Amino acid sequence: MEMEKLVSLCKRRGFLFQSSEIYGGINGFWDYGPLGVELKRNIKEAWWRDMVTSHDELSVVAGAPASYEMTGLDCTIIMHPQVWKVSGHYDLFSDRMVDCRETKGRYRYDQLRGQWVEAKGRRVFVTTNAEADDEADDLRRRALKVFRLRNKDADALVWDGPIVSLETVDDFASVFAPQASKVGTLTEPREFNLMLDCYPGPIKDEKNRAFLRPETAQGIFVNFKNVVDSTRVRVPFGIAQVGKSFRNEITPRNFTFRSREFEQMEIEFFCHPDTSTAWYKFWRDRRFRWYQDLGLAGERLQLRDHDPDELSHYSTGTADIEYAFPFLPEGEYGELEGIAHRGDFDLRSHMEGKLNPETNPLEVELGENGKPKYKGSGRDLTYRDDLSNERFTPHVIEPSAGADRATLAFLCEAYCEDEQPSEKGKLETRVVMQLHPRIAPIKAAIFPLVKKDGMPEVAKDIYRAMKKQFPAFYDEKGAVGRRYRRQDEAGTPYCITVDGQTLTDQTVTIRDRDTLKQWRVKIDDVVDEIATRVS
RNA sequence: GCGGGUGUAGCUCAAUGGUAGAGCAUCGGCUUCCCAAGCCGACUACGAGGGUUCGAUUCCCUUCACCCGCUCCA
Repeated sequence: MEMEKLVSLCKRRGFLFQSSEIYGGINGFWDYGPLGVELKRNIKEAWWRDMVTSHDELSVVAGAPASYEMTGLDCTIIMHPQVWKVSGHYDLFSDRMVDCRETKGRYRYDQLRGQWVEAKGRRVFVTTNAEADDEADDLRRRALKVFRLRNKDADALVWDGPIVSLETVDDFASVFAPQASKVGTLTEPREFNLMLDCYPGPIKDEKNRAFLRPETAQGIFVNFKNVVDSTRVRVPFGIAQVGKSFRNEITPRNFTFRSREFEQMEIEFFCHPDTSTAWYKFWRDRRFRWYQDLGLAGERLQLRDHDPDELSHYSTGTADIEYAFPFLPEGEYGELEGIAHRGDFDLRSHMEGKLNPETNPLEVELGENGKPKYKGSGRDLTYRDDLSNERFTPHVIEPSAGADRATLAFLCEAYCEDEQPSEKGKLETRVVMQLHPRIAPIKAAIFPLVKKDGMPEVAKDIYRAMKKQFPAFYDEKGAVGRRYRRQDEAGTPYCITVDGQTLTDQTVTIRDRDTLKQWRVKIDDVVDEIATRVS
């Protein structure tokens, strides 16, 4: 399936529009049209219902280590700026970058390393992006190259000082960039603000600087104590939240896949450290199955466990649920959801101050004055088990899903072209969105076969009855074949048609979107029949 | 952010330094008893800003957006 066809259909039928389109659009922002908003709402509601409201906390769910509770939360997009300093987003999201004018390479200013070297009366800062154990060798090779020296003349190189970060260098004209052929090709460092900032309050002042959240998760952590104190929930339990998040993606691209404003569906699941690995596995498998159950059943969906060396030491597992989007190269997958075992990193950070993820055991990252670089809340976020009297900091399993990415994956999966005979028996291409009935924007369409003989009146009565229970669509215009095809593109799973026979025996036909098969049911039963099939 | 490409009707595309066309879709009418049918009619476009020119959708500059490659992707 070519992506262009889906993009075109999304616009034509009202699933997705470019934001601010009449003004030329704005990069990284997308709007959901009349069909799209229903689709996305259905996905979010299915998630909320399946994960939260219909969860049975009295029983042990299949595959779960124990029974557990689920609850929800809806917190603000703008929070205290300290939240993001402690969470690590502030540091991670305000990288400074340098670009190489020659090789077009881009490097993290703090991560590019090098060493001063002098030869032939010139002093150059030679850089490398080689792995740590290869660093010294690469620097030597690069130094020989920049001074046009042979291997045997390596003694002519006079190294000055240790290998240090590019951050220590002021004189960019003397920097020899990786893979470059000459000196001085790097730009001055530029700041990349990966969090969108804002200035709440009437005066735009640095004191008032705050951020639009880059994830919903932190709102759950900072409310952990409130939820425990107000709801009588007991560990293990999960807090779910759906909401908008914002990231200044450097390259928004691939339709809605990488947007700057997007919606997340996140759960933070709190459990005892001893059981966290079992809970991690439960959530990983449960979330994977959720996508399968809603129609991403094929090989384009995969569950990928991160390699142990990809993991932070405090995490015992992270898995991505990925989909082979058609805009990606063959064999590549895009992330729909990440399920991460986060240990006690987040709750402890919000108590003690930002932890340094590189330390083992985890320690608070200190600033130059020996105090925490970013101070925590100082609040006690530990949990006391009423029954065992044990006090501990819960470990966290985080299933974090992208609502827009899920929506896009369901759209991609649903797009289908087949061949169906026309009125004259000739095969014609049909475009059909084979959305799972549960997420389809319109559940059923109702047509009078022709606009006369009292058929519209009967059809309208059925339409009114249906619309009280689920989204339905009435259409009496033009040829019935055309009306069917329109609903196929909208992904409507069922069409109900009132015909001549209806007027004599009170039955109507139901037409199945995917098979085109039709069968007759009594008018009195048709609403229940559809309701059963779409829930 | 860099390099390349593309912006014309709701969609897919055409033509042109001087009145911008088509197919499909949409709307109205007639016809029509099951899969985009037929006939008649209607609506709708040169991404934005500036320049050159008597005149610019066309040439030039800038900008915005989209696509491809690089980069980035906590």
